[in-house]
Amino acid sequence: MPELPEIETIKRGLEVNIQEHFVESIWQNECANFRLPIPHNLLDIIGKKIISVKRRAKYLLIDLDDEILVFHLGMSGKILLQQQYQQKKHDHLVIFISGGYYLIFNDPRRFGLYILISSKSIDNHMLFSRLGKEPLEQDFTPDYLYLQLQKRKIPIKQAIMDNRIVVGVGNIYASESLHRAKISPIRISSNIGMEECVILVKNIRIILDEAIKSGGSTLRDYVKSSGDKGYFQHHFAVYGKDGEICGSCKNGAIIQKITQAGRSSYFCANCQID
DNA sequence: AGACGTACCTGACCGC
DNA sequence: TGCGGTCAGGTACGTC
Repeated sequence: MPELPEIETIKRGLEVNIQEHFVESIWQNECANFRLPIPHNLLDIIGKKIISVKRRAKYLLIDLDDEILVFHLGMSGKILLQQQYQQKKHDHLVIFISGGYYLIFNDPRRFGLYILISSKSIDNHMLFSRLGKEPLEQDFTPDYLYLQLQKRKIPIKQAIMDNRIVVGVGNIYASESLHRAKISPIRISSNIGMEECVILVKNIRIILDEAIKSGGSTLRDYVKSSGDKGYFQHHFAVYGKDGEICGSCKNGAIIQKITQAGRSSYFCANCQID
């Protein structure tokens, strides 16, 4: 489920509802193994105030002043905010928050994680220290992207999904951005020109912004809708549309599906030039 | 150092 | 209805 736009939507939904509220109690499934071990000192945050809710890459950060509760949703994770609670399969963590909210972390495949780290050490933490630029920040520039691409001989699709270069561009939005930029996913990174970097940076931003706006339309109902609407309703131009006619082409070219680095890529060989 | 393959897991879906 | 096979939006690590 979760690419950057969905994490951003969850972040905004939580911000509106639980910022300035207090952690009242916690239930934790002790048995589950995640990418990283679950924190065993989590009860320490009971009584603490939620200062703010942030996002870095696809990580959701709940700032408790001296400590930060970090979530990653992997492939199948969900964060729900509800006003009543009934246990569901694969619920791993439930935090009861003042004002009558239940913050629920549910992840069937357990590719995600949640950890507690000290605010001071977050930038040096293994999860964060090597992350590249935020795609929606000003310092994700064409110059920066060009410099990074020059160093690599991997296909451009893999490059924009590499979180050491730019974070938050997952499999869906990699295909969508390249289609919008009219660049073939199989192009070798070091062959991408500066002008194409200008177009690509612009289109990555546009695609992510649009997706956030579409997620944002359900934001008002975040508590009720559990945050999982609005995202898959989003209209994609190529993702999952192999065999269909490309909407950008004038000559009825067909969208193709190929595999790159074990992941599906969707593109139009007519308007995305090799 | 860089590129590639693989591992981690469950659930949904398809064809038989 | 059930079974086996395949695929899924992420990330890190081992190996060459």
